[in-house]
Amino acid sequence: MGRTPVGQTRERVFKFVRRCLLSGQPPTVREVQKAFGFRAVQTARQHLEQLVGDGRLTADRNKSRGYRLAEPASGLKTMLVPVLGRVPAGVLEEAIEDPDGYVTADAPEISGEVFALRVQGESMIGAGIFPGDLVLVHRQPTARSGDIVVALVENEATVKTFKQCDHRIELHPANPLFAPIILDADVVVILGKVIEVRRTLS
Amino acid sequence: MGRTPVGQTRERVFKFVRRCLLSGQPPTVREVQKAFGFRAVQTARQHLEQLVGDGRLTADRNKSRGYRLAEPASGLKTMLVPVLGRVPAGVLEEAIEDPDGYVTADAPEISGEVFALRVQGESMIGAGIFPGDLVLVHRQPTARSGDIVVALVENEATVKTFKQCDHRIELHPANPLFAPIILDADVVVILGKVIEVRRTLS
DNA sequence: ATTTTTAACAGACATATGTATGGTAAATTA
DNA sequence: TAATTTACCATACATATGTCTGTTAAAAAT
Repeated sequence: MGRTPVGQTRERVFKFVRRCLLSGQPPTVREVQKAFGFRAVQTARQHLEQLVGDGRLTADRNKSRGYRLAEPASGLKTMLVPVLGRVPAGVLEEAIEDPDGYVTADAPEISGEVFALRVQGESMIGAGIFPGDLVLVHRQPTARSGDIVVALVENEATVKTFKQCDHRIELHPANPLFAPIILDADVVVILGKVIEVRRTLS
Repeated sequence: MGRTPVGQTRERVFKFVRRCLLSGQPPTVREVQKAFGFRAVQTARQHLEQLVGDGRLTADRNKSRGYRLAEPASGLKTMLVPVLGRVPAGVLEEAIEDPDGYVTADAPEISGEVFALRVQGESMIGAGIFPGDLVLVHRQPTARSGDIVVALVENEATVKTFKQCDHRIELHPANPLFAPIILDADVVVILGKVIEVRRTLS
């Protein structure tokens, strides 16, 4: 059959795979074959394997539709994050068990320790966090000064800037209309650290 | 074997499929089987088919990994969005062809045309959009007053609030230190509308 | 000019995968 | 109580799909 210049077909195969991935799911080897009119399965497979060798694709061996883009997997993992409506009595586990929904996030490999909360109130608008924003929170019991954290204050989850002075913890709003909350270190319950802020515009 | 209450296992199967879908690709029937420890493939298949019958899932017949979420339910689809470094000469196509990377997003099913840009400059801090933020942009050539858009001004992509008065278009910053840009309608190139803002915190 | 690499083909094999048929026992309904 | 539905199991089959071995000819490298 016709023979294309070196590397040219491979480039088109890559873009085809990417298109499939962008719009749903990876193709099978034979879907690639048909898309390019190859008369041999192996031709498609060779291109795919070359792309894997070049580090542009990854492959789940022996699995159908196992080819993926290598790029988003560079240290990041696509994961499902539960969106919690409210965190009332501090029982985070239960809230995570029955979330309002899920969003996908490209987070570092820090396991399933991330949840999402919708922000209420305007205490952090100075930091660009508005009411209705979704914050992705890495669950952790402690924080460092300067971190934006989600803390339980009077059984309410609040987003504030964390600051620790000796055994006193200060939760600072980013809004002059609100006052800092100053508490004893043993009293404060830190739910986690805010690692991402998302705002959807109508 | 043990027999679960009516409908309970089916619900868990649905959530399992949803999780698979959101984090990459639909499961095979046998992956469902293994995930629940069914000793028969058919058990998994029955649940899946029931879910299809209930309108909660859809199925591509005779195709591997053919089960999908019935879109009307969530209305959202998980997709990979190309992250563009720069949009120089207005040739958006080329930039999308060779992106800097990808992020996953839960975008409305309708919009196949979403890309992401990193924000430069402080002209929109009043709207909670900071330098370094990632904006997800729905590609569209027009906009309505009040929309936050990405527009090409002097071959530079800028994020501004869009306002149209007759044949004049105003691009308003959300920062008193910046002046509005007022141009003739035929001169302005709208790349798209900002549908989401993301900020990653260290 | 010779060797190596590359694009593509042909045919085949083992497994993965969707699908079908038939059966059992518990729960639900009539 | 009898009939129906539901959850689950066992086995089997056809096709889809990933993978392998071997071949050909053009292009590139030596």
